[in-house]
Amino acid sequence: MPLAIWWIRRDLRLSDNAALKAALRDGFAPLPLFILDPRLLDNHFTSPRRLGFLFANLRALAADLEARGAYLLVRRGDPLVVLRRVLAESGAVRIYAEEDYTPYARRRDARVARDLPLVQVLGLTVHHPTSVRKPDGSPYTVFTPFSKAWKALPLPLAGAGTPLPTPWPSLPRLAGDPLPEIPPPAAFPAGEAAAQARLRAFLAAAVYDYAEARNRLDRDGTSRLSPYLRFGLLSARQVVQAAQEALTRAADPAARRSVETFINELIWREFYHSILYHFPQVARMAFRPDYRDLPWRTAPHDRQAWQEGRTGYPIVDACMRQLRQEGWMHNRGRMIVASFLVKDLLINWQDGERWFMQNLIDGDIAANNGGWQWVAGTGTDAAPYFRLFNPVLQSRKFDPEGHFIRRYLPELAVLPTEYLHAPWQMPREVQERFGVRIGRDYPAPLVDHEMARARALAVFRRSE
DNA sequence: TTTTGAGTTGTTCGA
DNA sequence: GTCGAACAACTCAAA
Repeated sequence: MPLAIWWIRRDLRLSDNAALKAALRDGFAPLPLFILDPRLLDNHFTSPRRLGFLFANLRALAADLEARGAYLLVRRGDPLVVLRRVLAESGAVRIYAEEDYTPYARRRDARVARDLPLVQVLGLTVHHPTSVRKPDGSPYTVFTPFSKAWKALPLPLAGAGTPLPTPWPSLPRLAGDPLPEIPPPAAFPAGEAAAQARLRAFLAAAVYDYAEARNRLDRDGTSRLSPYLRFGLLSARQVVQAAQEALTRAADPAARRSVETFINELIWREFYHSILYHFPQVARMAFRPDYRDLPWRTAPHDRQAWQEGRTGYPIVDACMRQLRQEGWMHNRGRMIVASFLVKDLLINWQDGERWFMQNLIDGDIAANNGGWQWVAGTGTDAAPYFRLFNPVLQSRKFDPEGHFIRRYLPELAVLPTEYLHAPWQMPREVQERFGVRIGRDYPAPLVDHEMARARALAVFRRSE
């Protein structure tokens, strides 16, 4: 049986793997290879925690492969050099990989494809960025029409294609490089089975209350699937297909709406991958040209206080500490802290984008960039005028009893709920009574929101 | 070409 | 406490 390299990048799964299926369909024995690319291990977006999650999942994939009589070859180095060498050592005659749309991935793959027999297949997203287009062929830049066109396309079936061979065809045993030892994150168990279990658990119950519960910081109402989608422990179409099956089991219109809301979130993911594909410059600058030169504040101390969760706004600080502790942040929290950095502190959204990438287990260039530009109002949104979150209102609305704040800010846990969202409003004697003195036991607010709101509106209005 | 309707997730104000 | 309008008039997509 002829041999082909199955070049694994962000598709760490055996089920519904388009690259693996294509290699088998074409009659090849797939040699699984993961390349530790120095440029991905060390750049300004690198996150040790995300690498820890990646390596844990690579170990899980290696175990799954060994259970099938195969193994995972890990090599460190420049992808083109590694691939050329593994082709020579193994006698493989082709390379199969799932297509990736970040600017770096596209440069890398184009370079490889010039010299080596690389076959790229669709798999990162359900539909290719060039498949979802306006009638005139140009890409959408507004979500709602994009989502309508996306939904109008037929959904490819995740179960379709070649089944996995048992046992795996025999492979030449090549020597690999070791995976770096980084402790894996506790909150997200590694491996394809864990990812499938998480998906099943979510679709069995929580998805039917998703529309409302997903906004609550104090509840476990989100899917928590983002790290698994980030590294392809699940394929996007497996998740969409499973969600559509859940849709048929919805008991009432509210439950239906919830499942549809969840599917919409998956389409947002596709939308931002499409934006990055068609407008790669968004990775370096604002999507909207008129917002590329805003008068951002250079405020290293404010920025550091934001990073460390010391802004004096409990909801912001609790979210930022959740990020540092767990490598993950609730979606509502991401919007709140992003709005605070960009609008209240007037600090460049790209600083926040980088901090998120350096800390998020699920950090993905397309989705992270899209989210930041959406909050900043510099992105693909046609009507961003007054998108400016009030941190106290958001706090009262989405953490009404303060359970979330108390969990991540133990120094405030003793406070009655009425003071928890805006503790600087406590009279001095109340501060003394609870032992929480503003400015000593907990920071005073970094900025006054009313002042900051007026300042941000003026700045964003001026630069049109 | 022109026109029209609509745009993830908000906030404030006043009735 | 709730609700609708105003915010300020932009940009995109589609008819």
